[in-house]
Amino acid sequence: MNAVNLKQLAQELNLSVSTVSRALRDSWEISTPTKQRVFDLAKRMNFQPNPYASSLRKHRSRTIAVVIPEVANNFFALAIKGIETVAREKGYHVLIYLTNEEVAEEMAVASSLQNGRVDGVIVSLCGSTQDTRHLMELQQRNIPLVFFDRVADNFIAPKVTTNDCESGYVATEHLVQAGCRRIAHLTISMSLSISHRRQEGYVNALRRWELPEDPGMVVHCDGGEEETYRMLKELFMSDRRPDGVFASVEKLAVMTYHVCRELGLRIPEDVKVISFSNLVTASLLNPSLTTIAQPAYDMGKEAATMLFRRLEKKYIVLPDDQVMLPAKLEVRNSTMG
Amino acid sequence: MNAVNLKQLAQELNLSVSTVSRALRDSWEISTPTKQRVFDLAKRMNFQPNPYASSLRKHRSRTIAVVIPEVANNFFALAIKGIETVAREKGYHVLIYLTNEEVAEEMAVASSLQNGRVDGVIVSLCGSTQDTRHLMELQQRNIPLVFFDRVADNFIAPKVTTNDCESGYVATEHLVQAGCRRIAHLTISMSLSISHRRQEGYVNALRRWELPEDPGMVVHCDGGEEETYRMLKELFMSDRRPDGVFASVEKLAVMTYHVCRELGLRIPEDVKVISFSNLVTASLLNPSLTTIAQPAYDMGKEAATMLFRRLEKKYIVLPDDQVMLPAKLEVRNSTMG
DNA sequence: CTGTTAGCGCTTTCAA
DNA sequence: TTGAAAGCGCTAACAG
Repeated sequence: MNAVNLKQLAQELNLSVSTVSRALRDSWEISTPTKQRVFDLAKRMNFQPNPYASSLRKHRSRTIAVVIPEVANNFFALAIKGIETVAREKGYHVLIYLTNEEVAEEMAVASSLQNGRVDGVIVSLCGSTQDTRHLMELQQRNIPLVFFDRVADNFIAPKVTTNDCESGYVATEHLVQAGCRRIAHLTISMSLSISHRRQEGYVNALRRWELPEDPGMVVHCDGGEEETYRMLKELFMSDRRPDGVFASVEKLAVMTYHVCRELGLRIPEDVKVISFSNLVTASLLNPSLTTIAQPAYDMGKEAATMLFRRLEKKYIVLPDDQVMLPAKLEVRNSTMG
Repeated sequence: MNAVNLKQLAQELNLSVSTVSRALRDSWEISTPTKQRVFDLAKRMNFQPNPYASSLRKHRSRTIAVVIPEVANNFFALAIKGIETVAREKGYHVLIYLTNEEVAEEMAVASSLQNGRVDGVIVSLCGSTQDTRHLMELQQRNIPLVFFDRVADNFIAPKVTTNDCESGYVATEHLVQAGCRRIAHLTISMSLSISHRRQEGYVNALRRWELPEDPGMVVHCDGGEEETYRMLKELFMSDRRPDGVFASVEKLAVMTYHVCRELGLRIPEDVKVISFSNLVTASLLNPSLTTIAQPAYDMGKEAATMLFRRLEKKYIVLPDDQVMLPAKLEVRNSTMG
């Protein structure tokens, strides 16, 4: 019913509160028999220390925050799973905040975390974030920050990313080798560094294969859904219709499918599509979708591990410690390979 | 840098701590000019009250826990989104715990929540949970519980579900009307009430359409992946191969695809598949997958709303308050309809 | 309207 | 090896 506390245990055992406290933390200053008595009673009474009292006293909450743009997206969902796994191992709790791709919400969250509610934060920026002062303030309050995937370039903090540029190259080259000559690149917000790097890879591949770089083939889909839809339709109805599409994120691949179907274009016969994605199901269900799978789960684990290293100060970590985990090309359709 | 606290504000303003505290909570006992002075300084010094001090004092954390089997699953991801949305509106924080479908982890989580870390809990059981004593203990400690989707039948608590039985009926009937005569039903753990209800709907439909009820056509896929795979393969290689499959969860639909492809069976020509699912992408990418879409986001919102009602005691809610939100049949392939 | 005071439950000096 | 006491930062009686 009502929670048991140290005082009750102490009274029951004719000990002082401090002794009980120390015994429970297995302090060397307490005799073995006393410890045993305390352990036993604590277990019997199902004692659970009040985390808030402890946090208040120790200025440490054993809680971290994960701030991501969305969760109904396999990449972030898997990342959370990785983070949660590591956190549980380390005895930490995980607060989750969704920014819904809105800078305003990202700022509100950051501001609400300035008061010591969490010991550290793992962030993936929302597409529209330009200014990261709200996150810098967290660091200034001694709350370590770790970025993953959508990192802030000019921000000194540990970062976990995938080899976006290289993967963009591989993806594009894959389309080239499958016979595509007019390859479009669909990206999300260009304020994200990952978008730049993926596009860089795309351009590099075009150059390597001596294909023309048509600026009209790079579509920045940072507007709303309808806007994007409109742009894609326009692209596919133009006389320079692409025969290959490299989508920077899964949603854009799906929309491409939509548009193509509507226009009577067959995939992969008329248009080949490749996309960054973690939606295993999608590629299973439709063999024509080749994907660049990011190691989302491992990225989450890595981000959490880096954060906990800093929290537990076991190692001295350079402030700009960076980890890059490779994405994997997953070809499911032999006609493309 | 270092957090500002009430005391500092009070000193700066030549007021007592309690006055400042009251002013900040906009108490009617404080004069307007004083309030203004306090507000101004608080804003200027970027004061953020320490949540743990407040929680300790008020025995209220403005934090809830969400305990779910997994997150890399569109249903749960969307539900989280719904929960988080409502929580933010109400000024609550959301802790997330994944049980990975393991009762042991579910129990560990429940036990770790007994100490007042959270004001309430939203749960979806893991497949293997039979005994729910660990959750009852939470209730006994006055921590309100709300179930969603995978609810515990004989547990008095608010529950948010979909119309599983009806949807199971509709799904099966849909296959019948598409010409299927040997309809298999694939379920997950039969200790979940949703499984029972979906199966009930399936059976009802078979009876209504006077199709034989072959127990061999109901496959309980509660083992590991390989085991399930084996069972499905067996099912499709037998002489009574199904021409329709009603999968209780998406993963089983995906595995069916796998197996069929391996055996050279075409979908939907040889085997029609329908499944409970929230993976919009999947159905978009493959028009032959008809889905029963659960209103995951709304279920999350509803669960959170019910929880907050109880936390804020605005209404008197019956302890067994139940909400059922309808799932929607999403047909994407006209050849099936 | 404002101040004083007594805790919330725990950790941690400092003393014994 | 144990206990007494102070205090983390905030809230809420109770007094004025």
